[in-house]
Amino acid sequence: MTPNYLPQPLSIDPICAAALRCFTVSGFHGTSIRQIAAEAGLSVPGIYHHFPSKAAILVALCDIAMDGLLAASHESLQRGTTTLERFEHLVGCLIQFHAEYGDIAFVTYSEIRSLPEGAREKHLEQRREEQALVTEVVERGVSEGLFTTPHPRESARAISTLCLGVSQWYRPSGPMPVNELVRVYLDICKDTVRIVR
Amino acid sequence: MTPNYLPQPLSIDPICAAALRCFTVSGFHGTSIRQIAAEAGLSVPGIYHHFPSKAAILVALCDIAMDGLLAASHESLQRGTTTLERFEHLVGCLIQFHAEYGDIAFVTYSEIRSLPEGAREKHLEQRREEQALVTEVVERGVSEGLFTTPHPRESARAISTLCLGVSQWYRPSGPMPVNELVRVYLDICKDTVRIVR
Amino acid sequence: MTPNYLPQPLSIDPICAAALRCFTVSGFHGTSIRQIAAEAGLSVPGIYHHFPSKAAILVALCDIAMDGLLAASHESLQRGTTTLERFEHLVGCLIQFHAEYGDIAFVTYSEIRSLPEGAREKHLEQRREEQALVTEVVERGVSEGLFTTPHPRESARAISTLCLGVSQWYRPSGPMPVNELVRVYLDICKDTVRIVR
Amino acid sequence: MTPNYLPQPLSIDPICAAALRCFTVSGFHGTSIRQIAAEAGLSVPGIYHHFPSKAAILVALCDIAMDGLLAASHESLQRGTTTLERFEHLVGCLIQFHAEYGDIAFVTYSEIRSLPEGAREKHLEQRREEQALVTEVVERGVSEGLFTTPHPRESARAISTLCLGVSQWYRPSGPMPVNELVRVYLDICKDTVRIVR
DNA sequence: GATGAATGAGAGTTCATTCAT
DNA sequence: AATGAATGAACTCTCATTCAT
Repeated sequence: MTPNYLPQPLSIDPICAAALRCFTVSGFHGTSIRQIAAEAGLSVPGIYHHFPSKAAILVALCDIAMDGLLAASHESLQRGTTTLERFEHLVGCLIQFHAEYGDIAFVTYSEIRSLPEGAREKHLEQRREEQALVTEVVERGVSEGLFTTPHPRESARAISTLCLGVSQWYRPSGPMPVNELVRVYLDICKDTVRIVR
Repeated sequence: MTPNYLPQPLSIDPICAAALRCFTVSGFHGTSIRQIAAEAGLSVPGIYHHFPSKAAILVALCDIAMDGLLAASHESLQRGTTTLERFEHLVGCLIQFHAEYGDIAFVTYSEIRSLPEGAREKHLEQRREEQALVTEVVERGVSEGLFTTPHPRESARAISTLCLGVSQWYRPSGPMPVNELVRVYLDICKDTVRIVR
Repeated sequence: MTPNYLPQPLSIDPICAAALRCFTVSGFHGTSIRQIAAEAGLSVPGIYHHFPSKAAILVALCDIAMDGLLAASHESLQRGTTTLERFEHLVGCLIQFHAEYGDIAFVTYSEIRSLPEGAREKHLEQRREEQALVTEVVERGVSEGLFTTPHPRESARAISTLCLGVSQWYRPSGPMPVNELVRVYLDICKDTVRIVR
Repeated sequence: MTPNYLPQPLSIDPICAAALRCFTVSGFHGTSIRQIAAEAGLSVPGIYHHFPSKAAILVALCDIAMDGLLAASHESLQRGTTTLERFEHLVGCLIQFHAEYGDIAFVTYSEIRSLPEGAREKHLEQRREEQALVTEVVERGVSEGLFTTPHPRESARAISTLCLGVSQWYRPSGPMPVNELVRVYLDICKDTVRIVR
């Protein structure tokens, strides 16, 4: 049985939640403030009372997603003592996050270029930090002889790519429960590092 | 040495090429017809002389990409006689395509929801066809005992995800030549199906 | 030494004072209630607690200015017994007022068309009353042979124009003290009526 | 008989003319692009086809006014040989300009603060140039003993103020023809410099 | 084949104002 | 007396698109 890597759910305020639904369907540039307001059950100035601009809502969403993912990732690494355990916890966390928060993870990823200047850099830095966690544990596993992949950095990137991909096709309400998805995808991720079984 | 799976390059007319550059930077909804016209060195009505609408340019781009990918994929499968060869050629082709045509592949994928009704369905059908080629060869490999993955469909999807991912980070002008990328990523893809070595 | 024609200063409450500073910089239509509130150190509803509308603040400012000017003008006329004295006191008062209260005088004059219907008429009537005081003393001076201008009405208007103009360039903090300004401009105003020296 | 100092009328394109009518009534900030468009018989984007912004229309108006006034002023000075003639021609020109183009002269003056940064400085520089013409001829008259005012700079400013004032009350369609206005106001302006008669 | 001029619709944003607290 | 939250209306400006030339 896989642990729950997301004990406390992401806290998304109603306006961000409404915007998230809109962005998921039409993208940031394809969504108007009026649509967000309607989805949130507010008037247009009602939105502006809480956020100074449309871009600020996107920034808030990206912050929620990356802060949540980074926090959960760091916590998940604490759960293990051996490198193998730490690898499994980190990747399991990544999978669960993208399975349960596929919409915000997807929007966050696909709208990086829509972020305003400063926020974009910060966001990219957070992504590099997340990627570094994966790369680090993979490389440690290789140096410890646990993993035999000749391409540790590429495998680490492949793992991130695969987990991110989950957010684009997986639906928790579908036939495969999250638990099983984590098991299956953890299997595949272990394959990419050629774990010694 | 890996073969060249894309003997004839994609033919992209100047307007589509200009639009592609714009869409890559700002997305479909974030790009205006005026920007495309400027990028193409034409006037706005000059664009409309060749395309009936902005969406039609996107449709053309998606057609170019998917027609090219499907044609190359089918051809690549012809190159092999054994299932293993066919698998390697197909995946190699996928990798090369997303490496060399990363921009159009990325735009095409990320703007599916911006496609007009009818074109979207056709496009999704083409993507299903492409995915079916991968799934088919993986499942055949499993039934022949070449691959030992317990999750053939998930592995097949993972392969598609990984190849698509190439379009988002790989640059042919970077340190890794296409040939090497194909080798490395083919390795990783083979790992996900647990090829019997 | 010229007398002080404004023994009691205009009483401008803090909100009007804040609005005045804003209107001076950006004009009535170019100033928002939020700017006035910020300038006054209040919240927006805090403004509405004291004034029913943005226009009402402008009306209050115009009233302060015209009531003050008319009162000072009438008082100044009382100071003289001969027509020449009365002329000098009235014009001196006009000059001093526009020198010391240039900002409110300028805003009041330049925003006449921004006044709501009823208030505008009242304000224009007050301006006519002020102009009548000047015209009257000039015409009396002509009929008494003190002034020899062949255009008494035009001279009277020119005097008003010149005094109003003071509010647009004169700064009490500049090199010329109010006293000297009054002397110089009184000289010029006397020239326009061709006083018999 | 006074000469015509404005042989060629100001050339104001239809959009600027429409904007001028609107600004005259409601001011720059009190006028919307929609009102200008309606007044010009165009749609809103029709305006933007010719001007990049509302402010740009104001800039164009200010340029038309100041370029026209400066050109006419320089030409008028050429008409005279003696300082007295040059003084009379310059002031006559100023009066005629503000009488015939009162609306654009008034708007231009009253909306200086609505001009965008760069244009405002240029405009103020043009105003300084115009004022310098007046100051110069007055001071020359004083040094030649033609004028006896003890305050040449203040008189020069008073002349500008009086001429500007013309734009705010004079209507060519009213009882006083332009010719007569020029005669009367030239008289008054000569008074302010204490011309030796 | 190309363009200057034009437009209805809609974008993001701000306005003056209100009201429950 | 004061405010956080809200809104209808209007703002400037840009959109994709059309058409006479």
